[in-house]
Amino acid sequence: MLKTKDSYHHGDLRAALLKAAEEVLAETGVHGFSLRAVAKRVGVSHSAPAHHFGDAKGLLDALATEGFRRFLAAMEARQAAEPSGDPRKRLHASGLGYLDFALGSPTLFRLMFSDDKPAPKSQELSEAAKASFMHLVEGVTRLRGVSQNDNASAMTDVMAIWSMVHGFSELYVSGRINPPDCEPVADREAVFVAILDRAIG
Amino acid sequence: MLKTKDSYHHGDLRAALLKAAEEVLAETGVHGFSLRAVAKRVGVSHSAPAHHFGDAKGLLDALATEGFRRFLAAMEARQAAEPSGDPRKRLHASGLGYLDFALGSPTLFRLMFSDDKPAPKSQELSEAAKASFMHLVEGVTRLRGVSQNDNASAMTDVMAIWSMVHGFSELYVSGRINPPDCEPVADREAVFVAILDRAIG
DNA sequence: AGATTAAACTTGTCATTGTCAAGATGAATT
DNA sequence: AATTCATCTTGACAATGACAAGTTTAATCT
Repeated sequence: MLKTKDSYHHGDLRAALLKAAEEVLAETGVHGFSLRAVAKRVGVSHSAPAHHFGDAKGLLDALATEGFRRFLAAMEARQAAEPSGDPRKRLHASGLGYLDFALGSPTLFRLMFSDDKPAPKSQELSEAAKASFMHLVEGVTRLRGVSQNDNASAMTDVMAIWSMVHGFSELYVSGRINPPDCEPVADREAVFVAILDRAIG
Repeated sequence: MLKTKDSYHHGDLRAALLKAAEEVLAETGVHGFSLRAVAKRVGVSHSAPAHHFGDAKGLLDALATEGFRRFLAAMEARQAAEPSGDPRKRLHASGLGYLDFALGSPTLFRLMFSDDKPAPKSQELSEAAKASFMHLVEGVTRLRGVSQNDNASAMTDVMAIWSMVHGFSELYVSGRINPPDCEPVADREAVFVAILDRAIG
């Protein structure tokens, strides 16, 4: 069912709205975001979004959901590009994927973490968020080995690593920290991995 | 010049508006925040805030500025409560102050970090933010000693520690991580310090 | 003290926005 | 071919941010 232009029914309005919403978000920031601007960009009436997303929060939640899926994909993609099976290097890769996503879609990244952890009742968002979290847990488990009794210690590892990766991403995205800049990308990643290694221990 | 009730001139409207703004923010969240609600709470006309803060962003910036000052004060307060002069323990104290503030004023904390690093042109906000950042830098310097040549290494320390503390605070405030809960406060802080020590190295 | 100036606050207005209700359109099903 | 139903539109309303113009009080100056 392709997008039939000029027809009353759009064909894939939901996806088009999500795409437009992300663009508007990236251009104007969260505060300048408006449902009507999104609708106008797609070329539909101002009330069209309501049918697919309910209200404004519904649209942003859907966008965040898609964000978490791409977020997970970014971490997996980096891991797939890591040939060795070394658990530590795989964890580095995940962290770099985390950072990739944050730098590539900064406003979306912020949107995703701008609210409290989603309640289980908003299933899709909640599950997408949890899936990306689980990716990290698995990475740590693979590194430390599954030890049934010191579950608390494993959780501490997860918290340390997640905090480090997330904090760095947040602060970097907002322009608050800046690794010294010679050979930007390589340098940034080297610093990041060095820092991440501290959290891993 | 005290607040003269029932008079045309409020006396200290600016402070009253900031206080009300923080309350509204805490109650309704950022999205539900409105200038008019703040004005109504204080009992002034809907346009009164404009005179003191220009527009909505002006009020929120002023609130963030006050937030950064209290943020710094929270870190200093914890340090003052740390009797030993041990640089590491002082850094722990700063980190705990960071967390104290985030947990005590979660919405304000988020507001402060919801934007990009403030441009130098918004002087007050920019300076307040920088001052709290400098507190951290000093803490690290005190721990590592001032070494003129390996400035880069010192910066890496700062980034690691700030990332860890900030990431933990963000994730904790949003309900995404939760240290195992027996004897809540003490336990949380123990975990936090243990994690922070990884970043310090 | 009295007049003048400036600051603090109010009232009124406008365009924009989110949300809702009711209607129009066309695709799918029977 | 008729009906059903999701999809989209039109129209309306209250709330909001911003601006302009007016009103009241404080401060300053002579």
